[in-house]
Amino acid sequence: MSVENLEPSEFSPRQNAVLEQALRLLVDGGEKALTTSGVARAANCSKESLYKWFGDRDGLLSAMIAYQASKVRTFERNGERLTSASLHDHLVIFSRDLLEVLAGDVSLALNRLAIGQSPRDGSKLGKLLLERGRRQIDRRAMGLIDSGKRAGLLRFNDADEAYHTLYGLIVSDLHVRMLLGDTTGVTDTARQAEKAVTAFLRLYGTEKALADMPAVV
Amino acid sequence: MSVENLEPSEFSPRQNAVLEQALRLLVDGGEKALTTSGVARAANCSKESLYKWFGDRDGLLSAMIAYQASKVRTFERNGERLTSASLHDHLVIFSRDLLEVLAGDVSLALNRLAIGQSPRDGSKLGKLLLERGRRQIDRRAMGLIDSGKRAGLLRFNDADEAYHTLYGLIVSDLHVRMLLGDTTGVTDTARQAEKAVTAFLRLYGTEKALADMPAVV
DNA sequence: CACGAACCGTACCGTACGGTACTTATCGGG
DNA sequence: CCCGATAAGTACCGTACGGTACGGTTCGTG
Repeated sequence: MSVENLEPSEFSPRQNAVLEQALRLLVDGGEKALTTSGVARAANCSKESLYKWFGDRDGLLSAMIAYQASKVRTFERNGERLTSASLHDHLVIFSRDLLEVLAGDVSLALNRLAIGQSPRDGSKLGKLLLERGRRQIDRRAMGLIDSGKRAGLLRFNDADEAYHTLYGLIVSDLHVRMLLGDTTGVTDTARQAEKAVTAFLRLYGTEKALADMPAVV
Repeated sequence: MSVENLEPSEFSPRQNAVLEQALRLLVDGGEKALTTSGVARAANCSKESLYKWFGDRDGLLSAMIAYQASKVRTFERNGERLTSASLHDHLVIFSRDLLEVLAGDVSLALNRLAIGQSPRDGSKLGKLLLERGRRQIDRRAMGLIDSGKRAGLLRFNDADEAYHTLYGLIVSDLHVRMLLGDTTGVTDTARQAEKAVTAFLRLYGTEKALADMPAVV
């Protein structure tokens, strides 16, 4: 949550407050509700300051993404030796965290914004969102499955491919459905996380990891 | 919007031509390029006709989705008895078709449109897109894996869950990445389809289906 | 206290869009 | 040949947005 990154408070506290209000407007009104006048009004600042701080509207959008990414920090894995059970648990926790993040109001709103903007800005916001928002969670997962391999619990050649498989098992089409506004399917994330991890371990787990797994249904 | 009937040429040829031009504008210009004046100009029709035919802008967008969905038809599976090899092949073909559809210009543009619209229209377009665009391909896949089960090649309790697993294995985060404008990852769809099917069969295939499968890497 | 920088609030400008009204032209049927 | 319907083309209106300019106010500093 604090300042762990290279940008020591990329924006001033006042600017952060403005960005917070802008995110709030975006979340409960969509992109169309995110007007420069609206942001200025909601944040009690002048449009002139908005343009001085962020350049133009696109700069404001980029700043919102950067700001939100700076808030979502995922703790680094410690170097403990993984057991079959602890790997399973860490994977389940990761899965639930991932689903929780993707289903979050602000995440969905920003993804919608970037997707809607991508045709006309050359995917600038989209790239920013992928790099700033996903790198953290990607690294966490990669570290986890690498540890699993070193502990002899997982077996794969391409870690990236294994991770993408895990990601697909967890998320399936849920993310796109949520982006489209469909709310069915967010029923039981805990169960879905468990299912995904079970399948992942059946695909990439060694005998050692599968020792205490439940039998195939 | 008139009767929502079962699509025997829902629109007149003239209207289809207009919708075609509208899709074209949307594909290579994004939503912002899709103005009523622009559509009228591109299709050599008057704005008045546009509003008479489609009601308002939202009606035009809905009509575009309906029109595009009516174009994408997927042949029904025939009732042939599945063998291990033919199930595998059908699954691979399905996977490639799915990836091809999702990566299509028009599909991406319409998904972006519906996602951008979803916050302010109550996901009307999103629901339309999911129902009209996905039902066909969902039914095809469900029929396939049901046949696989009846042939003793697949084993599962919940067909829907099995299908979602297959979907996740095939698509992973590729769809969202493409929607965000990321072009990395569309490198080798054939290989990705093969990998997904292999994993799916290892998860849900019976011994009979796995007989001629390659060994675990 | 005085000065200047930062900033708020607001008024303003140009533009572009959604939607409507009106005029003209094409065309099939009596 | 005329008539009504359909639709093209255009002009128009209200609105709302992005961006800019300006007067008034706060506040830190010498």
